[in-house]
Amino acid sequence: MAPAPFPKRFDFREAEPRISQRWLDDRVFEAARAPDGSVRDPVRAEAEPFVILIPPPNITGRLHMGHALNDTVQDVLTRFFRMDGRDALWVPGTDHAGIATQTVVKKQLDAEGIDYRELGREKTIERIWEWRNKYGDAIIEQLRKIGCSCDWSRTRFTMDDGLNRAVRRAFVSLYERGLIYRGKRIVNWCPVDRTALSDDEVEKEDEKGKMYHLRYPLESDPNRHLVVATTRPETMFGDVAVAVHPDDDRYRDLVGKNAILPLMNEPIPIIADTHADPEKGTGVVKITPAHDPNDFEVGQRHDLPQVDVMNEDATLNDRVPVAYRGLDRYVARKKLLEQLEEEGLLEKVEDHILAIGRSYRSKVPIEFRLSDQWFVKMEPLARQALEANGYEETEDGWVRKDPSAGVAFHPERFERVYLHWLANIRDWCISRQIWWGHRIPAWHHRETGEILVSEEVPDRVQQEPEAWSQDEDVLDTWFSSWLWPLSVFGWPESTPDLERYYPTSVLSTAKDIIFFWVARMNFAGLAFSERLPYRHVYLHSTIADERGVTMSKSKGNGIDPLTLIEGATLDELKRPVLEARPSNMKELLRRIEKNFPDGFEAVGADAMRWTLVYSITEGEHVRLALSRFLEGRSFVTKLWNGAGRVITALEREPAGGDPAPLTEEDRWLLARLDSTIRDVRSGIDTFDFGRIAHALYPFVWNDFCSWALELSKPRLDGDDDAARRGALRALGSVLADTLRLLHPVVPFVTEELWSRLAPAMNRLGLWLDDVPQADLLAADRMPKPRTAPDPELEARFAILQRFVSAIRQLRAQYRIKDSERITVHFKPLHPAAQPMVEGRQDAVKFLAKLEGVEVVEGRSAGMAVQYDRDFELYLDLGRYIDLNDEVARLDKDIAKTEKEMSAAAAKLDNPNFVNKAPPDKVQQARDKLTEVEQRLKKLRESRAELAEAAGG
RNA sequence: GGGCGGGUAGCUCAGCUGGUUAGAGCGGCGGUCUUACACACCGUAGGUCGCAGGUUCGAAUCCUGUCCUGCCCACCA
Repeated sequence: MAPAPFPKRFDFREAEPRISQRWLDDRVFEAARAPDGSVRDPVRAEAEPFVILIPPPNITGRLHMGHALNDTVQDVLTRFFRMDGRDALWVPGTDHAGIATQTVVKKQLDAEGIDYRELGREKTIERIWEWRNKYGDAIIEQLRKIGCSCDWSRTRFTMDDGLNRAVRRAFVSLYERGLIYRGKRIVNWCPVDRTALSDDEVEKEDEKGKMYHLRYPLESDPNRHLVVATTRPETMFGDVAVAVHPDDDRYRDLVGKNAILPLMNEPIPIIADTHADPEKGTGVVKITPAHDPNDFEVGQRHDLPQVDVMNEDATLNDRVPVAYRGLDRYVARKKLLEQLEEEGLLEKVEDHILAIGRSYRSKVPIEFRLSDQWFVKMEPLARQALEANGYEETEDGWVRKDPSAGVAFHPERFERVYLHWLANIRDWCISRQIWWGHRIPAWHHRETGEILVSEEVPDRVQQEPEAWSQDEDVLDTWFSSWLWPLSVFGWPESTPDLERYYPTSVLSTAKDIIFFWVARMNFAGLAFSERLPYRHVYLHSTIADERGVTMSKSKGNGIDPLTLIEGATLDELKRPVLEARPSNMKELLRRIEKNFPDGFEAVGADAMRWTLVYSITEGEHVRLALSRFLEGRSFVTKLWNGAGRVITALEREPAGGDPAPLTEEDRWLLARLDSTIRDVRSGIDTFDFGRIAHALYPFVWNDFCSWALELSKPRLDGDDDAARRGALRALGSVLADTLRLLHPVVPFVTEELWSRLAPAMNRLGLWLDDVPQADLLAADRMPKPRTAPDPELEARFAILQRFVSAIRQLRAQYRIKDSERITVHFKPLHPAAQPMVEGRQDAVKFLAKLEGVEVVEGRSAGMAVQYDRDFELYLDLGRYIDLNDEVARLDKDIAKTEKEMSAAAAKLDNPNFVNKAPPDKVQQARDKLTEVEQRLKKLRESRAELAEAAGG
């Protein structure tokens, strides 16, 4: 039966879904043990587990490049270790994303004309669940599309029953240990979402603003006044004091007296506190404990009242003069300033750069607001984490005594970032005033205010339901995320999964999440399991565009992974820019129109993954442009074609007959493969993913395709059955290992090629070593180096490569077309030169398009020369070109060699070098000089001779 | 204010435990429809390694200072 034709290109659109389905059908991504502990794969069930948990993407999210990068990295690791025999498990899941999700559904309700507050808590939550059940798995689908090898049977959601249970257990446990408390504190308040935010949810950026200098008259002498500087004049209604520095002589006599709060006409004390900085502003600062975290502390120290002047939505409340009530904070500010101006109490206004905190979600400036919130006391948890990572507290702070202990960060430098945060930790506000999330398991007595905290509804509440009400707040989303490594495996139950797969192996994530999530997971691991949740943390760089600007939705400069997989029209390419409306919108649009006037043709998941991995460096950014993905596509195509050449040869080879032994070039290819295997393994071990791709690329493109494949063509196309089978055995086996090495990065195309390569190799029985252990490449093994490195073999082969290159250079130099077969004369200098060239005459003739090679003692007059360390090459140029051209070329060559020689000589002229450098380096330099001198001499001789021949 | 990353060919980056002539990919240029691949093949040009000092026989690589750039942290009223 004739084999099926080999397609010209990899049809990823057709193949990707088909292959995905095949992986699912064969359940290759499932761990060796099922969650109930039963064994699915007896061999792997005894192997060491390799476990990764996905950082659960938000259910509201769509896959962006950051996910694509992170999930590709995780897939590379998971697939690699699965193939390397480990019991690999990658647990997928999603995050309920409290505020984000509620906002999405709120918008939906708004569109329907429904006010969610009127709809009520229960109905709103129902609507959110409906939304989540309909759209919440979209991102999971996208993960499948890019080839992620997650164990989908273990998919989790942070609001699942089990995870909810874990959250309640964690809360109660910490509460009982005194690590959760409730208190009135200044929190970051988002007036749009009307909820508290943790410090980490606030983005601070310098913005242009104003500094207002306000006059506060003295009670004792209303004609005199103190000038306070503020950027938030509208909070003055909540002022309860003004403070000066205790050592500030300008104001010393006023301390203890009163100032009059303008507009309110209330006396407020003038106090001395070190918070007031004499260098800043006027040295006098207004104290507003309910609206500023520092003032709050000053207030505590001086036992001052806290006057909250705002409502939840940042409008002014009834504590302010009637005219201001209900006004938005910024409207009130304007009005207030006008009034102060009129009353002569506004001394001056200056431009001022200030850091404004904005909600990471609504982007609106946060308000500092005094309210009752729940907090986790972080210091004891941080201390535990520091100790677990080998730190001890000394007089100089925390010092790492055992660098191998605890979690290893990659790149290493993030260890210090982590340390710094832990050593300066602040308490974590965990309550949020929204509905979508894990409700706080606390009940308040309506009259006494007593608080009961319990995993389930407490008996006393059940007995007297009217007397109690459950806390209205829900927990910060991260309060469920930090339990992820435990909760996905069923904690607090003691489950087989927890026993076998916890702690996990590697956590891979973006570095901006190190505080939000990584550190807190460590805390939770130690607090609830007494173990850290993973051994390694890999932090990938952030994705930036071609200009080095971080990709983000709001900047409109992102690349949608689906564009790469499905393609995009010009309009589709422009859409994110038009939606974001950034300030450089026109420029971005112009760039797109110029580069992709006809849209962007899909390149497929493999090309995307390849480009991502190839682009990874340890730097701050991974810079990507859409065009970079075309390079990935080229690589996939190259692999496809090179593999296709071997596969088609295998498929038309009749079965039976022994292969010839390995040739020198076969052994060279195997040596190059070994070296690539070492690089890939080392890249995995050191989390240097870029290195993996950078090792594979030249191996596939140069070593395999350009040299091995080309060299073997005479054997492949010849009539010598044994030689042909020998070549097929070597090429087929190396290709198989190459596909294995590539598979973690480009799973689809390798799986597709495997499906034709493996059966053909099996049929012919040409495997160099063991037959594959699986039908699917994804379940096969990862190769190990076969032999020790052999530098001499590589050196011998390099002579052959240089020999061919030398002829190609001559051809290019003199425009001798490939169709003109030439005969070269060859004088070997290195003992291996002659056998290398003569041993594969056919191949060399094919590569260099030669008529023949003649070994000679020396050159004849009038012949062009290529000098190499290990051979000389002569060509009777007169037959092909004007000799004057060759003289000119030699002049250039001589100049270059002269430079080389003087550099080498200068080194040896330096007595310091000769005396102080290690002897082997000196000898090396001497050998080098001798070699260059001889080469130069010959160049000069042949130049003189040729010049004569040309002239005569 | 403190800390971190980066500044090497037109672009994106390797190299940086100091030692032959600083590399790759893309792009450029010239050539080739050579029977796997024009998403290819062959050849080729292009760099005072941010700047200034220092250590050394020898510095892209180590040290000091400095400039540019990106990021993180911190109580800038």
